[in-house]
Amino acid sequence: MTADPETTLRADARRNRDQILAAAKSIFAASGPEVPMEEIARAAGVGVGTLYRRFPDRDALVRAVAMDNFERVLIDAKTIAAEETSAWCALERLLRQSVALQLSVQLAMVSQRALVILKSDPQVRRLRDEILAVLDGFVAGAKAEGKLREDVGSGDIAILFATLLRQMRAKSPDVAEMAARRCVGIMIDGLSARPGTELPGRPITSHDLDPEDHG
Amino acid sequence: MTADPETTLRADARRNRDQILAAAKSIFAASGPEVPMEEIARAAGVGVGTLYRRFPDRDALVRAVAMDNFERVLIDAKTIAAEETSAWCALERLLRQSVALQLSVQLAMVSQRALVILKSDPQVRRLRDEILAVLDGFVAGAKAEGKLREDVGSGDIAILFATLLRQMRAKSPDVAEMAARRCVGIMIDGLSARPGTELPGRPITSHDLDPEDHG
DNA sequence: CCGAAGCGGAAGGTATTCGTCCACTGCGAT
DNA sequence: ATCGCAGTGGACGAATACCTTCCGCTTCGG
Repeated sequence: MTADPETTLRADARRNRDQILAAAKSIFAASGPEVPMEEIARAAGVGVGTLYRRFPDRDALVRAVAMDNFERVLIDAKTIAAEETSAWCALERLLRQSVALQLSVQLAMVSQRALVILKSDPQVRRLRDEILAVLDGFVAGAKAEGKLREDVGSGDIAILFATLLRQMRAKSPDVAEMAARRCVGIMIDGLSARPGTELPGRPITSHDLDPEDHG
Repeated sequence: MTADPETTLRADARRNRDQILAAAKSIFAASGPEVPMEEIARAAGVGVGTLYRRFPDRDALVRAVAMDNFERVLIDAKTIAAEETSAWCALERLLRQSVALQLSVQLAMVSQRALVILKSDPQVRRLRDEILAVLDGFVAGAKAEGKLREDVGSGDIAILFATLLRQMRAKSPDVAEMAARRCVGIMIDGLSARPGTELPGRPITSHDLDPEDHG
């Protein structure tokens, strides 16, 4: 319904639209769904005018980004589910693709602003629910395998990863506070010795944090 | 020198000043050092005028908050160091006091804005360095005890905790990206089964994340 | 080669925040 | 008890940041 305006697009327009979507995706992921529209336009290499003609307002853009991203994540998740035999491995693989996943989680559950926008779109909701279902499956499976600690839920994991790069908000202050404490607990366990996977790169020291005279 | 204007303050003024500081601390911790001044004033139960007379501009407030908070954390850290025999326990205890610590870390290393402000104040710098020294000691000790994985540095830990609730920025995109991957690694280990401490509260599920019609 | 679709970015409108200013309040010294 | 001055709050004008529209120019593609 609503026709599919994407097919009727001139070649270059189509290309621009895709670039906008890509730019918005990475910028939303990095800085949340409230960044200035112009920043997105610049990152996409187009003028604001172009952006606004393709997506009438910010809400439309957020919706489009969410759709696109959710679809991708859902496909990934299903692929992983098909390829991996262990649920824990599946979960781990999915989480490691955190760039895409993070954005989904953020839009779907963490960003108040985005949440309101997306709630109104049934298509998006459906996708979201499908993704959550797959995730829940992974979590349950991994627990059954004894690889995932029993005392976390898929919500814990979602929050943990969404807040990795962005701030946290939640239903109520109570839940938020509890979530915070639990994240700390999880990370402490992650830090404590022994059964660790090797970390990439090298240890980051206090020095790495100073911006120095970085110019 | 610069006198100590705090001693010359009338009783009620002094009280207000403290309330402002406390409010600013908790709000900065939750939302970063760029929140509207009025929000801080409201939280402190005073007018903006009062806030501005006590702290001429935002920078002054940030500096004052940093000083106050750093001092507190440093005292805590030293107390802990004196009381705990195990460095790992000391580290863990320090990290669990994450509200105060998080703000310090955020101001000291993560928030670009705050960093610039604080760099210009030698007093603040000195405090900051002292805290880092204590932290480094804990980390080294905990490693020696075999309780902390060898492949993390105090910077890893700082970032992990600062970004728990706030977004991450770093010296260079390279470091930031590496840091992100390492955090994921750490958290995955934290999630993976076995040698876990019990988490507080109850598992958070996907349901807890929906704001529903939260009224 | 031409018409129409597409484009960029300047410009106007709006919302948000800053920081000042001043009439009023109440602490505390005498 | 009185009084002067430190202290207070919040309205207000300026400054900024952002959104969105509009229109003259460019480029596709038939």
